[in-house]
Amino acid sequence: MASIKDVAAEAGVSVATVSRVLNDHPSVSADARARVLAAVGTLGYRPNAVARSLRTDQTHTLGLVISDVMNPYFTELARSVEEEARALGYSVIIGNADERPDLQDHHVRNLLDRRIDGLLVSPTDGGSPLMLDAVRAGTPMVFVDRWIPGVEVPVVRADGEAAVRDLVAHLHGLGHRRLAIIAGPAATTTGQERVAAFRAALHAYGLDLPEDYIGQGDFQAESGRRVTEGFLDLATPPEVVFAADNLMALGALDAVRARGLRVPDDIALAAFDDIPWFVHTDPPITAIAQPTGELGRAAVRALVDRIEGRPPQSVTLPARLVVRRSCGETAPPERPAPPERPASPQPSPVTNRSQT
Amino acid sequence: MASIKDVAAEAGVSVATVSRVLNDHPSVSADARARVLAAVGTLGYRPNAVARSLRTDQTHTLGLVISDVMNPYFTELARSVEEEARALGYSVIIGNADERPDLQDHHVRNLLDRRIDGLLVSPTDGGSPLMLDAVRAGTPMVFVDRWIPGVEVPVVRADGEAAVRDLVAHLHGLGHRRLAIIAGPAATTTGQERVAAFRAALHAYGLDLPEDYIGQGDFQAESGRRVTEGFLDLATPPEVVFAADNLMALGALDAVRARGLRVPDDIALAAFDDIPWFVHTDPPITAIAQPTGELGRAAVRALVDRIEGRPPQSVTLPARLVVRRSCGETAPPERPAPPERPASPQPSPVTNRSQT
DNA sequence: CTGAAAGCGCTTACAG
DNA sequence: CTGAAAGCGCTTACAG
Repeated sequence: MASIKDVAAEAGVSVATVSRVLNDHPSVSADARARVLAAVGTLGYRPNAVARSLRTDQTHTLGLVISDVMNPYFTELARSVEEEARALGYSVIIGNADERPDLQDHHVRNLLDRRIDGLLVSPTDGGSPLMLDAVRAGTPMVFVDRWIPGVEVPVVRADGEAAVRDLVAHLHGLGHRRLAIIAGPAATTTGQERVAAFRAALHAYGLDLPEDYIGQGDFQAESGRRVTEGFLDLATPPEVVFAADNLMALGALDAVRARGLRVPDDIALAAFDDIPWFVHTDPPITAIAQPTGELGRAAVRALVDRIEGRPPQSVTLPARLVVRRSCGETAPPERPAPPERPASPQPSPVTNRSQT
Repeated sequence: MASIKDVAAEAGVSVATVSRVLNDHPSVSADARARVLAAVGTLGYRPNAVARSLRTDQTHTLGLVISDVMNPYFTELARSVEEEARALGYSVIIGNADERPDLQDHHVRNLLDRRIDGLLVSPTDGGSPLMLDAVRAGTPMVFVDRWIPGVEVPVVRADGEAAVRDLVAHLHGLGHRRLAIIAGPAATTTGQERVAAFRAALHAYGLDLPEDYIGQGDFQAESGRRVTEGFLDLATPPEVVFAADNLMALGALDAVRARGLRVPDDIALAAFDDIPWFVHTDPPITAIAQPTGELGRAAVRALVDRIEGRPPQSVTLPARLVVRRSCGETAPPERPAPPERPASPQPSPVTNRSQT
């Protein structure tokens, strides 16, 4: 692979001059510039980013450590992060923590070793010593979606409180009184906040959130299945299951289906995080949608501000409720209502409509 | 950030010795090793990967350029690639081409500039000059899923021919005779192959694949919607739509739903690429499943073999048909069959079963 | 076993 | 406007 020396030789100038034209330095003669550019062309020269980074101490690279790439929410987040970063002249390296603190540390360490200019993280846990050290060492950092309390790092996230309140209002209006939640890990802020918001909203309606109705999940599908099975085994099962993320909702759906039960007739289901497929599930799933793309872009802007010496800003954007049919509402107008179906074994107070 | 010099000073040895213990070089006294390790600990020293790469001319990094991260198939592929790479001591940097040749080139260039050790690519098109140059220049490369004909690069992919044959047999058995396909871009091998396999399978049953029944999509949801609308507007619409990937199937579903039509009663649907949500759509979607994780792992192994001087191997794994209900088969046993529903406006020869 | 030195490919004051 | 030189943080023959 041609190096700057080869270009210099070919153009008959020094490497300093080559470097200057490559970096658009003003003081280069038109003649020198032309000869260098020609040499670059004939040699197919491309500057070695590794050498450049070593010299300039900047990689123009952002690290993004997310909890789970397979989760469509994080996939979309990653995509918007890369887009905005590219627009601002940065590349991004993604590390997938898979909800495992040890893997998260692996990626943070790897990214730090590569001397990325800044780190975007959606922490899987309360903050490992490594992560805390990185913050203390002054690594430009921004938390997205989840954050670590007590750490001086800007946070870009969605506030789901109002949407959860809307959800509970919707459920209460449908006549549901026994509401359960599949929670995310208590070590994550989103894990805690969603339960807290749900409980607070229930209280506003004079409803309780008994221990039995809080299932401990880990944001992955399998835990949603397991927790839902537990709910269904209860002497008095809940009428509604609210999954704190879309993957656990998938697991819940699997569990309900495995018992030959129906949503929403036998049990209603709602999820935090909306995805395109929720429109087409049987039935379409009521969900709380985050402004994912906006979050990713805002996070990149905050991080790049920090990197480039401008004051970074924390951002909180509202999530919103998207009502569909998984909690028992009436069929939408575009589909003709089918004939009444016999009541299901364990009737809920909801209008029973078959899903055709 | 502490450098190797600081460690040397702290340990009272030369940087050469520090480097040796860091790289597990045998000829270091136990005493020196201990002092270095202690110094590393107290300084929290981490070797600068950028400097190391410049010196050793290897980054222990693989580039992965995929067509679309938002496609669950590629997400899973990316995940398995990262896992296997990590197991073999490599990191991976993902570039998302978003089915755009220009973006693909952007990422390839970026990755090459970073001097990745090898490149895994699922080409969006027939091969840009840049990509061809990279191959000619000797960049270790392996194609995954899609490939570029006539280029001397190992290919790791799934063979869907048998599965497509099984699908057509299934459809034919159900009485369907007018089968249409939403094709992927003709510039991609998978775009072409799936149409070819479909056509061949149809011929085996004495069926034709008329031009009208080949809709040109681009592997993204919106094109699936558009093409499906076209099919539905035909004087004689097809009885079955086979989407060449899961995203276009999503779009097809959107289009069918927007017309107030039902799958499979009004039109049957099948997709290439299976995803967990297909179990829960209304109705569950019949799909051709690729051994995605295996493909990702095999691709990494081939690339690392090539990088480390072993002969790389092309790998072809079979895809398989997963029959569900979107083409009209009878309801599965675990769900009691509901009462007969009135025939739909445009009846197909298929047994009509409502989906409840 | 250990250290001094060269060199990877760049960038950037410094001097002219 | 241009070039020689230093230096970024490592690794690795080479000599001892």
